[in-house]
Amino acid sequence: MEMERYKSNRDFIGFVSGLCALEKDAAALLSQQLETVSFKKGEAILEQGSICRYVYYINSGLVKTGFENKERTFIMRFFAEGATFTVLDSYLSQNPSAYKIEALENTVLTRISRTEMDKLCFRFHPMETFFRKLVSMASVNMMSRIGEMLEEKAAARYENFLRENPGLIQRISLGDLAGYLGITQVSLSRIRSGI
Amino acid sequence: MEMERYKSNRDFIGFVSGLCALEKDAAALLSQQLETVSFKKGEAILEQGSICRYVYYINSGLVKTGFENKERTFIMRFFAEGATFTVLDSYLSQNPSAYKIEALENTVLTRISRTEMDKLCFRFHPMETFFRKLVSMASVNMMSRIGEMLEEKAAARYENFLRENPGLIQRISLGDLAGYLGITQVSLSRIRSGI
DNA sequence: TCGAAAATTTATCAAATGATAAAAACTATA
DNA sequence: TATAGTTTTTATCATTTGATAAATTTTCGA
Repeated sequence: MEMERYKSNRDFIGFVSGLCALEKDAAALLSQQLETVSFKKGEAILEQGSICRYVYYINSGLVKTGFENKERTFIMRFFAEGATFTVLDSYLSQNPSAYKIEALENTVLTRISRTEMDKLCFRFHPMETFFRKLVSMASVNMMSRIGEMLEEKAAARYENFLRENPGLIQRISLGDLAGYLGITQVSLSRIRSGI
Repeated sequence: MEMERYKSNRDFIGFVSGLCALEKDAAALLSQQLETVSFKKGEAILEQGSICRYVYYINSGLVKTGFENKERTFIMRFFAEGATFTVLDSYLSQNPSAYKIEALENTVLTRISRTEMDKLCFRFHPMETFFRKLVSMASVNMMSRIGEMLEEKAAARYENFLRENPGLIQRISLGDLAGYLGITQVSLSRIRSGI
């Protein structure tokens, strides 16, 4: 991980402003607390078992969140440029995370620590509104994911993923996509071959 | 559905107060906006295709949220006494809900409309904090559900459900539990028989 | 550019789950 | 309490996915 000081904080501020009516002084304070960090392809942004202390915004690149057991690895979600993410349970509880975050490409992130985020949310109502909306969007996304996992077989979920993420498929390996679908890469290869 | 005026609003207010520092006047205004409604076992609290206009608190009883396609029905989640719930995507978007809510037992609910909730969240920062925490808890819950669905076969998910919801199993039918696990009731019966 | 490592495909057999039907057990109510 | 309706179980066969191994293709660094 490499830490920079260049200020592309604007994108993240813009993202926040798009979700709430952020006052000038709140935006200024928020900007002060942001830091920009870079990760090389394959680097871990958060290790499984470490505490997630930040909310991240992706300036460029691609990351996956997921976990591994003895045999396999599973993907919770992919995040690309313009997305904001964290590992919510670890971030909120400040307990070790069951999930890992890894850069799938060289990735530039803007982040804010939980400590500073809490201060801002306490002081500025719109920041809390932003966080509420952020978590709400994640919830709605997970609801449909759960519904789809209940209802559809892996082949249908694969087709849905292709349809809904046309831009991502060239950037994600077969193995990672299989991990997202909850099947083995051999099974996904078979599904793709259309047998 | 039967509408009552008896004020067991206290339980819901207590639930809210447990998650945020609710001021006296906010609590008073909140209490004014609550209404208590009763549903008989089997009644629909929200039809699939209707708009979810409320956040609900369960004073007594048990409900399921879920959806059906042509062949089968699936359960998103069960909620019992002391729980607070809504159909988040429909509640937020005010679009028709893909999910139904149904009473599994005679159930008494305290509810607040989205309109009034928005007013309170706008006016009182702690109410927004409450809502943020409510959605956060739902998110954390769904994260582990997704992780479990990726990682575990139905038999293991069934064992986990028994372990984590010892009080619910006597109150839920085999069919509904199968719908929650995403398998047929015949499959669940087979799993239970230990073949 | 070559060659080793990694990713993907193909093949085979086993295990998990679905679909269907029928029997058995349970529930509610006339 | 008798009976009709519902829920659960049991059984059989089909489909989906997993495990393993080996072949093929791709990627990437020396």
